Amino acid sequence: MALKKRNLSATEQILEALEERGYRSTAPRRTLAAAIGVQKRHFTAEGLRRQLPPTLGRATVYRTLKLLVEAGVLCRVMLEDGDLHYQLSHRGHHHHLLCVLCGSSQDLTGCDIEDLLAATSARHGFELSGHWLEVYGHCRDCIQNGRAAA
Amino acid sequence: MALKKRNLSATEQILEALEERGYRSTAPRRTLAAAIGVQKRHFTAEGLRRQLPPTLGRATVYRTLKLLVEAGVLCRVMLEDGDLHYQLSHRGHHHHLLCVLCGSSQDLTGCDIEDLLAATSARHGFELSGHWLEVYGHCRDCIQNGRAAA
DNA sequence: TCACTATTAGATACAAGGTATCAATAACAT
DNA sequence: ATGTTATTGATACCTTGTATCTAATAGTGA
Ligand SMILES: [Mn+2]
Ligand SMILES: [Mn+2]
Ligand SMILES: [Zn+2]
Ligand SMILES: [Zn+2]
Repeated sequence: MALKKRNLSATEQILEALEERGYRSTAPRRTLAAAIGVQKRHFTAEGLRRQLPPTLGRATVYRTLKLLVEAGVLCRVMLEDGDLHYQLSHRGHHHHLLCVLCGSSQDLTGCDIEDLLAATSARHGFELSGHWLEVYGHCRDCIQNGRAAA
Repeated sequence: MALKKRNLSATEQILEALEERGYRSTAPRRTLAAAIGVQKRHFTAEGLRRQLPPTLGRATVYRTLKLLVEAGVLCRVMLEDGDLHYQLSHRGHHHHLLCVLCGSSQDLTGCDIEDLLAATSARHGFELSGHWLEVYGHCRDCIQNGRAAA
């Protein structure tokens, strides 16, 4: 669903997602979409704000980020230190491999963790309704470049 | 490791864990240990503070909680709404099944998620160093008592 | 094109949750 | 008992938001 239309830029796709949901196209939202579309990795609300004209209200930044998460355009990424970041989401529900050395993230695929959790929960008499998972470590790049050396 | 000595009360075990690590035994810490030992479920820093004499400084509460997490006596529990709670930890690293209806939590056991994650990460060329997982749903009690009905 | 109305924006104040600083106090090893 | 060091609590401060409100504006349809 989100970001499926590969012929559109990230910025355009963000705006389209808002439009599809009946939100109005405003100058602040266009500015935000452009700023988000340009991010090369996950970012914080305040970090994003620093790249925006200071005339753009703080509340608007937070409001729009929440909107975009609800719309499935952005996903939240919890860093190991508790910092909440955002990044473009390509899928519905999924998880991340977060490199603690370079800060990169990749989506965790080919992992049937949902099934494992469902089965294990059931064994506890527990009916699963949701979960939260982040995985931290060293990415291939950092390992090869020796950044992971002790 | 933490809370293994079953002949001691939770409060005593908390104090002993601090002593073992070379921390001084102070009146504020004894008060805190007693208050924590009495908790029946996970609690927040501010919730705990409300049960404490107001003379006990706020900074002391946060400092001590951090200390106890580092000592492995407490574990952090992230609720679905982002609230950070604490609870006594009986094992090293483990995860929780959190009931979103009654707020109870049980430790997730019999789950080889660590292995699954390690294997999946490796397939991504990723060297796993840590992870964070919380599982939300309805507990057996709530299901049986019909609290889970739509 | 123009007005009408519900959304939206930005200012501002507020709040939760947590940390930095620091002088005063208390533990505890000797 | 004394001296050193860890610890405390007060205070100020910070980050990350949210509530509230008025002004502005997008989108609707006449
Ligand atoms: Mn992702
Ligand atoms: Mn636990
Ligand atoms: Zn890396
Ligand atoms: Zn329950």
